[in-house]
Amino acid sequence: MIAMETAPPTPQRPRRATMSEVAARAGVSMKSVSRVVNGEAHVSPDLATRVEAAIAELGYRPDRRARGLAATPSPRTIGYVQVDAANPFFARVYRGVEDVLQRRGLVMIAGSTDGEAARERQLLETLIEFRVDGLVVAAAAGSDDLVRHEVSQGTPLVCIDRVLEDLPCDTVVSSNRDSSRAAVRHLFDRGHAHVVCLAGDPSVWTAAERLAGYHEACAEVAVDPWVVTGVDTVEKAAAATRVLLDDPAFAPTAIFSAQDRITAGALTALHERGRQHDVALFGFDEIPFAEQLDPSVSVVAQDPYGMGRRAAERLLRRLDDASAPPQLDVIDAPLRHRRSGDLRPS
Amino acid sequence: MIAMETAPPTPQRPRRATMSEVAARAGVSMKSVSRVVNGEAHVSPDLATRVEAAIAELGYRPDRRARGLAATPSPRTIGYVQVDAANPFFARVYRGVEDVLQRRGLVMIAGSTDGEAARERQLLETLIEFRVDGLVVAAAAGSDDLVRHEVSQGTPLVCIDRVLEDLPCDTVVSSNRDSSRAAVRHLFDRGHAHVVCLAGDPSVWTAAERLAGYHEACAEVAVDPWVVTGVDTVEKAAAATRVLLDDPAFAPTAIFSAQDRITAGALTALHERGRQHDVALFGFDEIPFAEQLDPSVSVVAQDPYGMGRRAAERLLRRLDDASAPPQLDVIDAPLRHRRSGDLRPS
DNA sequence: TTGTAGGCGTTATCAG
DNA sequence: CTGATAACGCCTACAA
Repeated sequence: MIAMETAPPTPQRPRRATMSEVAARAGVSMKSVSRVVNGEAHVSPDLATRVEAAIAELGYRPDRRARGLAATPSPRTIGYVQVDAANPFFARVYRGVEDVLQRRGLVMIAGSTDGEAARERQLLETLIEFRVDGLVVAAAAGSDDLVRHEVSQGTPLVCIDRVLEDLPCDTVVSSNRDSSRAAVRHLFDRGHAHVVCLAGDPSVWTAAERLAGYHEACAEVAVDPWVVTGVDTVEKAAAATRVLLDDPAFAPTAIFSAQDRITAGALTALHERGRQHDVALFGFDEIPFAEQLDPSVSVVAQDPYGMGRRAAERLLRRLDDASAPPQLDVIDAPLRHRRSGDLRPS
Repeated sequence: MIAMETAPPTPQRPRRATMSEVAARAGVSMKSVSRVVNGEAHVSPDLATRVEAAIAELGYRPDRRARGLAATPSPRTIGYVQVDAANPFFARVYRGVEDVLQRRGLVMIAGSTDGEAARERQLLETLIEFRVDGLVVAAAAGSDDLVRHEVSQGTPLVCIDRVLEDLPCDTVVSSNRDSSRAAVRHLFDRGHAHVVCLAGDPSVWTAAERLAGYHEACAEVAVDPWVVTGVDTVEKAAAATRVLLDDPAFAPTAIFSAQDRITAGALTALHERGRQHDVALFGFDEIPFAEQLDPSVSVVAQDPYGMGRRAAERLLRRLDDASAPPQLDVIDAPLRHRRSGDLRPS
């Protein structure tokens, strides 16, 4: 009736062609279009051709959201919760997961939480609202209860880089404790008597495990442990190392650095002080240009990419067989020597 | 009739409560539940309370897929296409995008393509099938036509780290050419006469830009350019550098490395040969432990995180106003000296 | 081989 | 303020 209305401000957003439009265009029923789209059998070549033509002309793309609603089983979607996609370690875990899932045609919906409990819970709930078919949780911290609840509900879920006690779900971790013990033991075996451990916040599962490994090594050689905890940034690590080096009361002959960021800080401090030959370092993950650095460095080399792949494989298995027994995968992190290793305590 | 059937192999997958179940539980209509869930006005406190109780008891979570189908505007979803989530540069771009979108409550569906055209196209089509409300494409290569088509259709889309010629869409890039020119110019200004450029595959947009910057600098000082192209891996960079160092016929006094991976390889080769004071290096992105390394290093410091943020902001703007004019953002990449810079050509 | 009816879970419309 | 009823786009059933 009223024609005075201003035209809507250009719809702009292209409304994609729908299946019924394709059906009309091709002069067939929706079901026939559906059959062609999904490559079902029992479709006459003639009809198929007409439908395909209509699809091409209209630029039709099926709507996965609708498909997911109606179809069973739905096109699979996986939720991924991680601390920080830019952290080199987790970035590789992510790629491991992604590579396995992508090959199977699964789509990932991911998010970083920076370890903030609120964001972690928020993300988890969002993923649930998307009705993801499975969840991969890398180093979650503030949403234990939610995770436990989901697992108890039967949601396929794999934990990475962290063990949730008393929770029967697939879990993939590194050999944190054993590798740490081996690394520290290596230092002791080389004659060092004063091996200080720079550790992170023990409330973080991996940090606690690595610290435990250090203690085990000390116990093996009957040496009193010497630990600096709460070292969770590069800056703190550098500061702590400076104190250790500057105060004659300390004088460590070797340092066990329990995390790559700690290692970065410790290396910086060592270099500042020109202490290049009286300390050996241990770290996790790779040390860039380690070969070019003094002092000698031995690295517990984790395999984040492999961990991610393994996690994805576990998840796929569970999607196929929800009753499969939960499995704990401990991925071996071997000790690698990035220098000759001939340094002796000074 | 027939009761001999074996029980289905345990449904396992938890069937979430639906809105109508909540409605029944609370003794209200679906619409009322919907109102409460979406925090709409005009709901009596009494009814709201009953509904909330029912929601809690049943552990109800709305289904975003269904919501997306029925609602307008739909809960927003963004598709993200990148080359490699584990590449430190792109990982930071990703975080930049994610941080901005997450704060606005938007969800990202992302995927890595490793630069493979087929996977890139596949991913793009999948994202379209999910009816994402916008697209962020970081360094796409093999799907130009698809991207162009989407843009022409009016799909909000932002390109990162690459310019698609003649395509009017928001684009965010670094000052590749100008920064390269400045970096090379810096070397010339310091007295170097033989500055070799280790460049990647010029078919990659950024590589071509940086190479162009090198050429501009050469032209400015009237020096013949000296370029090694196709250096696209750490290994190739190391090999190329070894050749340059070992063959007396070459003898560069400075190297311009146009990419961080190239830099890694070049640094390795330099260290191997013990050439610590006769070469200066340029690279992109940060160089770990650069201060501790010989030789002197000057870095064109890109800001991938900032690029990601900017891209996300552009996308948000376009979602609000589809008619906004396409914008090209060139993020400045300043030249930083990681050593004293006092090295002179030997 | 093809088509019709019904439903997936939610929101929009328009009555009470 | 509240609630039927019709979409949304697709798929599963069950005919024809």
